[in-house]
Amino acid sequence: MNLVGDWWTLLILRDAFFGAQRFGEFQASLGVARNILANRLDGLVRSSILARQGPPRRPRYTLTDKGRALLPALVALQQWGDVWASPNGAPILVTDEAGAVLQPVELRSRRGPVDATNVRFVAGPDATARTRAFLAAVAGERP
Amino acid sequence: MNLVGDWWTLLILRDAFFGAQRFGEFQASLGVARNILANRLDGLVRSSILARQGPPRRPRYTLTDKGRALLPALVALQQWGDVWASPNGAPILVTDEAGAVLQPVELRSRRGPVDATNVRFVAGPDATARTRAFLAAVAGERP
DNA sequence: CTGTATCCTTAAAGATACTG
DNA sequence: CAGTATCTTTAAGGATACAG
Repeated sequence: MNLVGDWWTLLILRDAFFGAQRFGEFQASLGVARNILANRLDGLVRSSILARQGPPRRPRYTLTDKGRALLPALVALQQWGDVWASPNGAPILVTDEAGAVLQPVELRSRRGPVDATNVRFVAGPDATARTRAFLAAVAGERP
Repeated sequence: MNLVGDWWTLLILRDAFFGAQRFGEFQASLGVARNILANRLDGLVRSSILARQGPPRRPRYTLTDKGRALLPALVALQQWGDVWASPNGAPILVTDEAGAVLQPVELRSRRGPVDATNVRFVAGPDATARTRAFLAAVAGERP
C-alpha cells in the first residue's frame, strides 16, 4: 500500500501496462499536474516498479519485473469494476497474445478453487503481536 | 477506482475481510479519525460494498456479494507485497477453510496461464473514442 | 519534451467535544 | 458505542512560468 496505494500511482501503472512510456503520454492521458506526475514517477522508479531508460532528457518509463508482477492485482480490480461498477460493459478487454479474453481471476489452493466465504486469514510466523491481537479479536467476534 | 481507490477505503476493506464489523474495531485497528472513518463507511455502504446490519445504534458492517468479489484483487495485491515489498516474510497467511495456503493468483485464458509480458489490452465494444485513441497511440509507440 | 520551481486554492485529515 | 459537529492543521493538488 505504501508503494502503490495512491490514486495517481495506480492510474499511472494502468497506463504503463497499456503501453505508455513517456512523461507526455501519462500527462495527456491522465490530465494530472506535471509536478504531481513527476513526483509519482520518481516514487515508482525509487521503488523499482518502473525503470528510467534512454537519454536523461527524454527518458522512457518501463515496467520492471516487480512492476509487471502487479498485473494480476490490477486485472482483478479491473474485472471487478467491469462486473460490479461499469454501467455499459467493459471498455477495455484484457487478452492473451492470441486475442483470447482472460478468464476471471480466481483464488485457488492445492485443493482447488476457493470461494471468498471460505477464505481464512491467519497470523504468519513473523506477524507482530498487534496483528495477532487484532486477528484474534475479530475472529472471536463472529464464530 | 472511484469506489475503492482510496487509502482508508482499501484498509477498511482489508479489515472487513479479516472479520472486523464494528465501527470501534475499524477505528482501533486503523487509528483513523472518527469523522473520516464514518465518511468512508458511509461511502462503502452507499456503493453497496458493505451493508449496515443490526440496530441503528450499534450496527455491524458486513461485506456484500459485491464487496466479497473484491477479494481476489486484494489477495493479489497482498501476495505482491509479500513477495516484492515485505522485508521479513508474510505477516498474514491467506488460506482455505482447511488451512491450506492459497496459491499465487495467476492470469489465465482458455489456452492456459498467461504471462504478464504476453497480455494485451484492446478496446471493447463500448470503449470511448478517447480510450481508442490512447490505446492506438501507445500501441504504435513500441511495436 | 521533460521536467523543476513557485504560488495558490482546496480538500483531506486529525483532534476534540458533544449527543442519542 | 457510534457517530455528529466544529475547528485547526497539513498536505495534496492544480496552474503557471521557467529551464535544460
